Amino acid sequence: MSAPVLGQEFFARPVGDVCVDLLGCMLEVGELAGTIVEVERYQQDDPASHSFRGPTPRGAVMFGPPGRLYVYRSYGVHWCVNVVCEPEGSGAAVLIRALTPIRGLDLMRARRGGVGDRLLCSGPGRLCQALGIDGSMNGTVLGGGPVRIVAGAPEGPVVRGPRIGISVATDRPWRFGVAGSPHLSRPFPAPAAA
DNA sequence: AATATGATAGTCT
DNA sequence: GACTATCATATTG
Repeated sequence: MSAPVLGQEFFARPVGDVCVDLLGCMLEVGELAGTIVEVERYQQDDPASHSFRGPTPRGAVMFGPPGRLYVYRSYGVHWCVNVVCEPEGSGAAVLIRALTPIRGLDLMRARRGGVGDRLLCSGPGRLCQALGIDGSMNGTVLGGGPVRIVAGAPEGPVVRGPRIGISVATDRPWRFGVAGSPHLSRPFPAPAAA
């Protein structure tokens, strides 16, 4: 039995639900694939979100139909990929921050310049380079072509922590990951002692 | 290992 | 004109 390819109804739910459910799912781009082990959630009333100021030309895709990719350039150098969530008109998305490489390791290594396997997809910019995601994929519909997400379950407990690389709303612990994965972009804070 | 800093270009004030 | 939802490299301990 093959796991289902996630469709629009999966992503049309609240971003807080979607982001957790995406952990353990497999992102496929053509012959390449990896399991999602780290995400962050962004929504319209979040000062750190590109949708905070309304549908600007860059972030307009976030307000469109769910189940599409939102790809943007970060620090002028890297690409980062999000999955648009919630019904059309709501500016919410989940940033995919790290993957466990599953298929196409050779091509990923070639694109990443021969770094160690642990660094192939352990970061938003890194995984985009490994999978060949760039600005031309902005707005791509998931499931209707070579880019899809297949349902799955995380291999370990889900942990959460503060988001990375932002300067506002740092008190919202909206980074989620699979505990113990060697492919996280950064380790998560240890669980608070009782 | 941990920390600091430069690269590099699109987008917003 | 300033700022980034980052990464790689260089330095130090």
